[in-house]
Amino acid sequence: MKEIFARERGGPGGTPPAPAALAAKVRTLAPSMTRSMQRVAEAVAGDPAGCAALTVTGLAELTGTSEATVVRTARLLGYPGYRDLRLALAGLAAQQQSGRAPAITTDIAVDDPIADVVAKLAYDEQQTLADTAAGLDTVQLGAAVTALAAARRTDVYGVGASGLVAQDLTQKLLRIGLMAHAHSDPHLAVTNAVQLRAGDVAIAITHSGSTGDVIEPLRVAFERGATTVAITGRPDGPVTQYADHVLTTSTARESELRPAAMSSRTGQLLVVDCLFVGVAQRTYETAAPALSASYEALAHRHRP
Amino acid sequence: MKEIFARERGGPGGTPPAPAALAAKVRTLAPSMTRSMQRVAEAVAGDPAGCAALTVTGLAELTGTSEATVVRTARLLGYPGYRDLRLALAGLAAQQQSGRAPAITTDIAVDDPIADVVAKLAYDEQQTLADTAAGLDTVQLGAAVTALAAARRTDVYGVGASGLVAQDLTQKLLRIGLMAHAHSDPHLAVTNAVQLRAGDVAIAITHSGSTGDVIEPLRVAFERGATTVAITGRPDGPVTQYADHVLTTSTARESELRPAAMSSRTGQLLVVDCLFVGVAQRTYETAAPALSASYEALAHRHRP
DNA sequence: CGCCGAGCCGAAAATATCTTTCAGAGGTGA
DNA sequence: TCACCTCTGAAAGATATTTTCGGCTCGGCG
Repeated sequence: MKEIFARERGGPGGTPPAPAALAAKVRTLAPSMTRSMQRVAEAVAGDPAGCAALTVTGLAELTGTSEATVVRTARLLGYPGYRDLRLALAGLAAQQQSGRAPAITTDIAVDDPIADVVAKLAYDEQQTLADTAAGLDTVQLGAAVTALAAARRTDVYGVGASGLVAQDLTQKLLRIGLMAHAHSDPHLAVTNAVQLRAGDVAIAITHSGSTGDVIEPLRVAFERGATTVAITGRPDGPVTQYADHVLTTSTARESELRPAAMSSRTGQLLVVDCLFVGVAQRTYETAAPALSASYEALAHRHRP
Repeated sequence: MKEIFARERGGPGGTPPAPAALAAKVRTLAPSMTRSMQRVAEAVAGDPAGCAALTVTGLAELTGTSEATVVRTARLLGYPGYRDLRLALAGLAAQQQSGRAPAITTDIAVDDPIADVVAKLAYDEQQTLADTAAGLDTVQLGAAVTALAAARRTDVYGVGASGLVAQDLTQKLLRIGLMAHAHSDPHLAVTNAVQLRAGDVAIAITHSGSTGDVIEPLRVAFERGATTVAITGRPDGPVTQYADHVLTTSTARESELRPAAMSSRTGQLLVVDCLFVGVAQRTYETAAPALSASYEALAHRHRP
């Protein structure tokens, strides 16, 4: 009966539902709509996200029409029923949402809402990761890994924020059975560096590349014949004088509310992870059991 | 009931539905799901578009479960019911459709060349950042920032890899003039927690959400009336019982060569950075001079 | 001016879909 | 082995969507 009417009006030749071209479709079909249907279509095109949250009854009330009219409108727009129109609406809303750039390219301001802070920080750290990965010299990295895997002993130097990265690397290396120590006390670092000899590895971590407290022990290790590695954001800095292998981290732009330590840490950690995985690959026979053993050992420390 | 102790649950229930953070949410909550719910979650995460086209009954049949289970899963993921999950699914599908590649990487293998290791690690950490940012509850975050900015004293608990994150947070807070301490010794942590009182803040960092050594001091702080915060990958874990505010980090999939500690750290650090910047914003008058002062103080430690 | 038909509209019934309840299955620890 | 506890799905119950149906308006025509 009337379904014939509905179906043949359903767009040119039984068109499948439209994803993003909904607003256009509304305009195209508006002339062939009745007054109340136009009200519904207008509401839908004007606020997809809002309408997606409404039930048939809700949308009918909002537009001052009835459920039947809403369903008829959905049909006219090419959907089997309101349910499907609603899904399309949700998709459209999501697209619009993600489409507009939340201005994450600017610096963090004092009055930024907390959500923007999250977005900007996440974006910047992602950027740092991408840049660091792109700029990392895999030859140098491979050489460092080889040295580490064969080392009798490994010392890692870092102070401040880099000190935590040094500890992170040390924790990981210890977990796969390597002899590693982190030093954030410059004096102890130097006195320990004296013990190093050929075949040992010394790693200095400094973003600025010019942290004396870290350079000094690396120099000592270098002179003692140990293999030396520098993880730094400044490959032209003083630290590289005494480094057999230089691993460069990306320097993200910094600002008042985002100190250099914050972004440099992200890149350093990526490098450290790469070193760890690389070594774990080379020493897989011993590393794999060691890893699972350390996992088991911790199990009982977790509550049910 | 253990709810007696919990002032407010930050876990599944208070959180509003997430549009793009769905895949992350599935990973985060998967461990706390029952077998059949995992099947549903898997189907949903694997083919959002396909599932969005299905009714409750359809999805139940597809996954070989019942309608009740599907609804339960939707609830666990943070939606009021299946209807809303379906809408979110449609949105996600639309985003994927218009947006970028589905982004599936393989695990790191023992024989991967070093360049692949770098690329995969960088990609995974980027993913973790994006997921964590998308899944972070800004309301909880804002509340935590407010508490921190006004705190008389702040204690941070973390052991293992999380201990380094705790230290990172502490370093930052100290730098803008807040009284913050990191504790990785469980005994000292508890004895210090006893000192806390209303207006103080205690933060527990644990990926598993069930690290007794960290939960214990948080419980003490909670009972002493301090404002408690949990940074965890398991919002359903025991630690959240004693947390006024729960900040969830995303859980990337782990593998033999990529222990959970590695990816969790990335998300935790992002949360910590957000806390820091948030507090720095609130206390800008004092934070800004403090930051530049600490910068100046370090200058002479850098070689020319 | 009043009647008539055509199409529009919404109330309410009919149907589909989603949600809740409840009791059995399956596993777990004592 | 038994009690207990959780998970699970079938079916009842509640909502939402679709269809039906009759009233309504509006314009044309006698």
